[in-house]
Amino acid sequence: MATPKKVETKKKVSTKKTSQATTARKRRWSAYKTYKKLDLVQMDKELLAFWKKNKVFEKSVEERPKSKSFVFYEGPPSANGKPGIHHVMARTVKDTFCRYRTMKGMRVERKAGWDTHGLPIELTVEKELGITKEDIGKKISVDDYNKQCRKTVMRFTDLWNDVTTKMGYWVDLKNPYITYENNYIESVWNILQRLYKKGLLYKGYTIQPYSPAAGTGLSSHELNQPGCYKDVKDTTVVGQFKIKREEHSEFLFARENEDVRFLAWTTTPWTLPSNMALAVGKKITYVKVDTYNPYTFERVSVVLAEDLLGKWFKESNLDGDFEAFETSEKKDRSKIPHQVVEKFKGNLLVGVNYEQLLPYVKPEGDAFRVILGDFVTTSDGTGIVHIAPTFGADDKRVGEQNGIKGLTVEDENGNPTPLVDKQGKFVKEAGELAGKYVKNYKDDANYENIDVEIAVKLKTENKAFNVQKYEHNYPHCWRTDKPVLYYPLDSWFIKATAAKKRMVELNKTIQWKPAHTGEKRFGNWLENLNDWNLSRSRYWGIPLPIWRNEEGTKEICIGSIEELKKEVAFANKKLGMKQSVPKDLHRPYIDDVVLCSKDGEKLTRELDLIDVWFDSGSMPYAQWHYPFENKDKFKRNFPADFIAEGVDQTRGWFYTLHAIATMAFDSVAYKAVVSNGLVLDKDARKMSKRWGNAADPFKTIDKYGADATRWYMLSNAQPWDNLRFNEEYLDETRRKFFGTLYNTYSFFALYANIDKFNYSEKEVPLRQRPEIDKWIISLLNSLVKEVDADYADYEPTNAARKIQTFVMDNLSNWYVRLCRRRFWKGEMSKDKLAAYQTLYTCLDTVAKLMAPIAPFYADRLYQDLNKVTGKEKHISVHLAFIPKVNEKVIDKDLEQRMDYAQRISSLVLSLRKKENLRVRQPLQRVLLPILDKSFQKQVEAVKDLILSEVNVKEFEYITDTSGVVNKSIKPNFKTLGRRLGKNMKAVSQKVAGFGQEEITAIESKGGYTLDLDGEKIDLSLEDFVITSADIPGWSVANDGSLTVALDISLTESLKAEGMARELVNRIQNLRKSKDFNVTDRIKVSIEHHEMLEKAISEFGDYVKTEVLADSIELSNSIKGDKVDLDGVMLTFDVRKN
RNA sequence: UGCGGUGUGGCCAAGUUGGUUCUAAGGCAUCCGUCUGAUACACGGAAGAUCACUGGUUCGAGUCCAGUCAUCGCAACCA
Repeated sequence: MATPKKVETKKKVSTKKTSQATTARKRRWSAYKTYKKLDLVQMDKELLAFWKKNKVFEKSVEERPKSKSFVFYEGPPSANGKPGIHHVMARTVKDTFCRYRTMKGMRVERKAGWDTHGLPIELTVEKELGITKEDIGKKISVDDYNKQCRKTVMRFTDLWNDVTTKMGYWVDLKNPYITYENNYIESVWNILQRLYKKGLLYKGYTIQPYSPAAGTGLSSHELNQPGCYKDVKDTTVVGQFKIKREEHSEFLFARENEDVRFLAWTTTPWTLPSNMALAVGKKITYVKVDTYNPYTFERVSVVLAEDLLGKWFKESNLDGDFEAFETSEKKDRSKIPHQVVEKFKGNLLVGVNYEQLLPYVKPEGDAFRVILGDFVTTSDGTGIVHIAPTFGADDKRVGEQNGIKGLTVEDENGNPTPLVDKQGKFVKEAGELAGKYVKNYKDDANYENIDVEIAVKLKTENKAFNVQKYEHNYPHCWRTDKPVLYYPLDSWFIKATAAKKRMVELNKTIQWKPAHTGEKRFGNWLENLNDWNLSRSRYWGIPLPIWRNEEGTKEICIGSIEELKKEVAFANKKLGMKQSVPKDLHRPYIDDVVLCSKDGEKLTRELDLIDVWFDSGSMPYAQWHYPFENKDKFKRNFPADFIAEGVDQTRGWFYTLHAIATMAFDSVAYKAVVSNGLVLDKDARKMSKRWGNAADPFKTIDKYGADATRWYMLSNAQPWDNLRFNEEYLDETRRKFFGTLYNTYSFFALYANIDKFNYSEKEVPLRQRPEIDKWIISLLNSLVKEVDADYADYEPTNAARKIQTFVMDNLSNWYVRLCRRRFWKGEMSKDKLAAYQTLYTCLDTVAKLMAPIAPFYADRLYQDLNKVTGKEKHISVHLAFIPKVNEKVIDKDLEQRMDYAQRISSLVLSLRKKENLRVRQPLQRVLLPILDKSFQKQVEAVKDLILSEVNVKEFEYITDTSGVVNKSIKPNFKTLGRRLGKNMKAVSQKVAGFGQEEITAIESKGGYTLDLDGEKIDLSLEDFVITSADIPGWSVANDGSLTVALDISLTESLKAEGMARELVNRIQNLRKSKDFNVTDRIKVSIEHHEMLEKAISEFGDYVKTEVLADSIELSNSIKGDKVDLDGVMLTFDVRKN
């Protein structure tokens, strides 16, 4: 395609041959590479090979000075899963800015990384081995289990490396950091020790999500796996808690033997045996209601929040007939009367004691009284909350504040344990409930719902006021799909709350893209920080480097292998052992290491592992094995200038990086962060394997090429907006942007090859180049300036769109189109040289500007250009530099007048269209009303361009517009608005009423004094906006302030010329269809028709020149091709002469 | 439920500090044409939007404020 068809057909002189012939003469000339078609996929392959062979990536780092580093951190993906299209998105963002900085002369060292620990890997292994958590250490040794994990986790690394390479993401894959390696672990230990030394580590007993089915605690991250929160229907119970009649509670009793009870609602009846207290709200109003229990029909007075009365009692039964109900034989549950007898604030209830609801186990210490809870609301339940400190975080906290412990029994080892054990079943002390599971954890077909059982029991014992099914959202274990329990577990915490203030401060110095993610989402998260639960009771992860004695009174936190060695030696000496530091720091080996306190007490390792998020948050240090190695490198590379990941990392990696850096180094970990949005399918649904709508990154890249994929992703939506991924647009990107750019290059290459242009000539000074060259160079420099700024500000979308507009609209569709003739006509001249140099500069610059986003095609383009000219020594665009803007050549006036030219042309073409006058038909003149001098000057400079573009003979400016042009006037709101304020409306109405005379008067006087209800207002010419709206009797078009009229009258001569052009067109078509060579001379005979006579007589020579005809004649007897000319079929005889 | 984002023609989307030059860019798709020595994945034109809704501030609101709705994401022990 790049070479004309004729050139490719045999037997004919081809430009290729010509160029080869010349090559022989000019030895150093080599042709610009031309292509049959644009094949981005093929280009990908070639460039990948080229980059690899020439170590371009390595050079792009090493060629930049160490002193100018731009630091980027790669968030480690887990190689346990396959890469998806959203990874391509995230990595495009990362790659773009790294490449950009490289091209700004900076050294961007970027180490790949792998996140290798964590639950997903363990679960994959368990699934594949067909084992459960409980089997570890029994059916399979921890050692073998971990070996399996290590093997499993890197299984998709090939796929990841492949996608990384194919999409053109440059990152050092050869030396990645891997979180399971000893060096990495050692660094993590070191960081942890720093925190330990600052007193930021503590062990605490807290309520955590726990999966009995999986036998393990769950992190909040795990709880937030998609689909974990499910709507479930649970049996809920409103319990009746019998109040003890005491001095303190006397106010609640009126009658003798009155049965007064608290009502408290729960969705987890199985926690009722563990009830220890009831919580009320301080300011909530409670009422005592006299009524009957709906199950036992016993008379009872119940206490609940006033606001929730309507939820549990029928309005119609208020103050119903107690006596009638009492005496009726058949008690109708729906007719139970009730009466509000007492009203009081919650704080009055505090301290009231009640009887234990389900007395299986007697508690130690204080219990069964009313306390205050700040979390109590009246949006649900009864306004009184059942408190079971062993099974709720709030419960535990509020219990502790009031000196009420959780209900526990001693297990076989004498340790306190809740009434439900870690398998999720009731302990033996729980009476008839003993041994029963609280949920169906074992998939037992005969499982009986324990909640129902409890509810039934309570009903019969007059302890339930209401039992019903209730649908609510409850978390489930993502692995086992079973409901989670909130369960007390021993854990190590990082006191993140202590560093909260500093974290907030430091966060304010970070440049977030978009800003709201940092200010709001991340900011709010920091404001509501909790301590960081570090503990994971698992096997495959970094072991907690803390050794303790049994009582927990003595402990050592290890910060290096060296230190561990010393401690081991010390312990060996003290305890007479022969231990050594294991080669692998993972469990189980490390568990065997026993250390020793100074006074000779045995210390064993805390069995927990460290949360994997701590692993990844430590990567700035651990990736370099800091502080044990690479101290300089670390210094150069901390903190990061830039990181980027998906928004989902806000509370993940973005947080852990920030938290660790703040606490350990009192520094930010990154100065700028781009959080990109989700990649959705074209219907805005989340991509997931389940829907089958997930785009395969490999297929996408293989089909459209990496550049089109990357360009589409960044140009279509800003990275932080969700992207609706739609293949159609990918194809459009390829066709429109890359296709146009490719065509532009092909055009250049075609003629440059013919003319042997290799930029060896001296640069034609810009002032000697024609207007249009100055214009495109001006635009080009404006583009450089803006795109550079956009990249620097992490605004890739703006950059891409600007480049795209430049290439498609300005370079291809205007510059090249208008300049075509300059390239093909005649021998090399200064003008032609200027055209080549200008176009070359544009292409070369575009290649550099687009290189960060579209690294493949940009490099192809750059290389194809530079190989011939040798203008730059770099072998790849990625070793080159973003061009410096030349402010001097930016000419906004020029840009404006070309804009006029484009718009005026467009208006004329639109008029032609309206009047049905094809462009081939020349017209005499265009009328242009001139409203100010500078406008005329501007237009005059581009007059010829417009005329040739729209095929019109002359311009006529209407300067004295009075009487010719109908003008319209309106006030200039911008200048007047502030001045006139409220009067604006009245003025605007007056101005709207102005006729042509007034407008003319204003123009000639240069102002106007307006009378507004007696108030004189002086207005200058600037206070009006005058436009020419219409020219009576002419065909007129408007575009903003531009008005153009077209003289559509056709003289005979114009018609004839139009016909001549039609003839040229038809004859050229025939030449083409007959496969004549461009240089063949021809002779033409045309069937006689009177409409041709004048065309031939007046413009015959023109036609002959255009079509290379030696003769052209009209004749009546012609055999040849039938051709349609203005609706008449005529015979043409065109033959070689 | 709370927090945050988004809501502009069939689709993708521009739209700074409010200004009748936003009488709302551009692209895709649609329709109608055109050029043709870049033979095209080209060019031109047309049609298509009460800027989610309601109210407010203002002389003036796509733009600012409040509320509502829709949608997406995040968070959550909610009893």
